[in-house]
Amino acid sequence: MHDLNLITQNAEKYKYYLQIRNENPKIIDQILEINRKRKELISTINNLRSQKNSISEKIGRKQYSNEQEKQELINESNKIDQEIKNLEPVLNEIEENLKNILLNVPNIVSPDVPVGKSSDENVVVYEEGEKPAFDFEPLPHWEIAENISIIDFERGVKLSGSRFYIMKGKLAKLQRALINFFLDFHIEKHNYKELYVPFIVKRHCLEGAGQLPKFEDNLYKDSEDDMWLVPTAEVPLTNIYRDEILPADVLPLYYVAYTPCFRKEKIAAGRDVRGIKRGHQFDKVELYKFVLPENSDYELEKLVQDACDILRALELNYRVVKLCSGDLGFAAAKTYDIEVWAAGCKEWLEVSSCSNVLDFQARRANIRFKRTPTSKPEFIHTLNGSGLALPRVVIAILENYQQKDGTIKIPKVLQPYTKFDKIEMHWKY
RNA sequence: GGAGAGGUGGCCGAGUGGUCGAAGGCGCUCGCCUGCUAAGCGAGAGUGUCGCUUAAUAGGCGACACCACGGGUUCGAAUCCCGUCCUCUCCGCCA
Repeated sequence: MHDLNLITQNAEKYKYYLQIRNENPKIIDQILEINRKRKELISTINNLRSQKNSISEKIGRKQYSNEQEKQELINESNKIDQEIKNLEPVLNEIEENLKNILLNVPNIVSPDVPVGKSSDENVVVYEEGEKPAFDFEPLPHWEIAENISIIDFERGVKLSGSRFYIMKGKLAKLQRALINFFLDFHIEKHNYKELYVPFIVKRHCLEGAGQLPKFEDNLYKDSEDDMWLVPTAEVPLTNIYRDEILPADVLPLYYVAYTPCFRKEKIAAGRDVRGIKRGHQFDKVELYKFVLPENSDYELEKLVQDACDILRALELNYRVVKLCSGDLGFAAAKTYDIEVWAAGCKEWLEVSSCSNVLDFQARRANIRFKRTPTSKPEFIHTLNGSGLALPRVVIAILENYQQKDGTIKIPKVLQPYTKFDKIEMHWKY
């Protein structure tokens, strides 16, 4: 969500941001026009209310000489009231309309984001680690999983339809170990505080984080109670301090939370259907920061490194990609994707997306801070990044650590968590 | 799920129709004061919107709105009525 005054004063800039995001800039003109009408109406209504208030005050102070005079005052007040009652619904409609439009305007674009149409124009910032060497042809994870019977795709579908699967035995434990490893790592090495948050939230949380109203299609919900399954922990995390004013000296705040994530993936229909690359349900450890505006750029760089550290520890080959303007998410002003090499399917898999959201979510969720106890509240800056998304890290481990005999080696740092050093042939039943 | 109580400023808490944006206390900010600290004394502090002023989204002035949220009664509502949400206590059920 944007500051109307900023849009008014920088209309051309906002149009440019929309344009390089492949969105229609005309909406800005619409906003300006509606806002003009809105201000006019507010002035009119405020004047009427002011008149009415002064009449009430006169009556309250008994500033009339007889009953007839009092009655005249009441009549006048009623007349003004009628005018107000005629104008109020008009104003309400305008404000609602304006809010709806504003909720659909994406964030601005940071100056150092490359301008581009699509993901083809994203920029690889750097690559680290070595691609593993094999003296055999490495298999994609769905074949490995089939061979040693660690994922049951058919029965997953039987339970819940396409894009659902069952992980078995040591694979399930590997994922569980990764979750604990990620959490501990960020808590101990990077000073994040762990939070366990609700996986089901109210509508306003999704509005605050930017998923609604635009991306309703991608969300699972219980419409009866207006409860929504989180598509990412970013949603509850964004809203922890909704409608609060934080003292500046508690900043920056770093939080890490594990949640499952639920997504309908209608937008990605037909893509990544093989294996566990894109399920309707997946696990993720999310990093989230509340920071001072002047530090958010630096905090993003640090956030990316925090996520990358995990991949280094797992000894996986990865690269960092800076998204171009056309590929940026709705709420993000700047985003780095971290992609890990999967030797079997021979693809770079996105395991993390780290974004500086600036004050975009803070405005929507009304999260502010005060520099000193007496200074004016300002909107805080928020950042989010996966640290990391589970299934794709599992894929990378399966494919990059696969052995000639079909077993999977477990990365050293994980062994204290898994308590085994390889995954071998599993049971059928 | 049933019964009862309640939701007031950063916190506690008074306020049941008019000058209440809201007493008092704590905390906070600024100043004074006593070697320092604590204590004491004085003053000041809510949030948002609209307008005027301004180079200013700094400051100043004015108006309007806000005492959980939404509606209603009334010339006038924190105060009365209705609905919703939430919290607490007791009962029931339950991992």
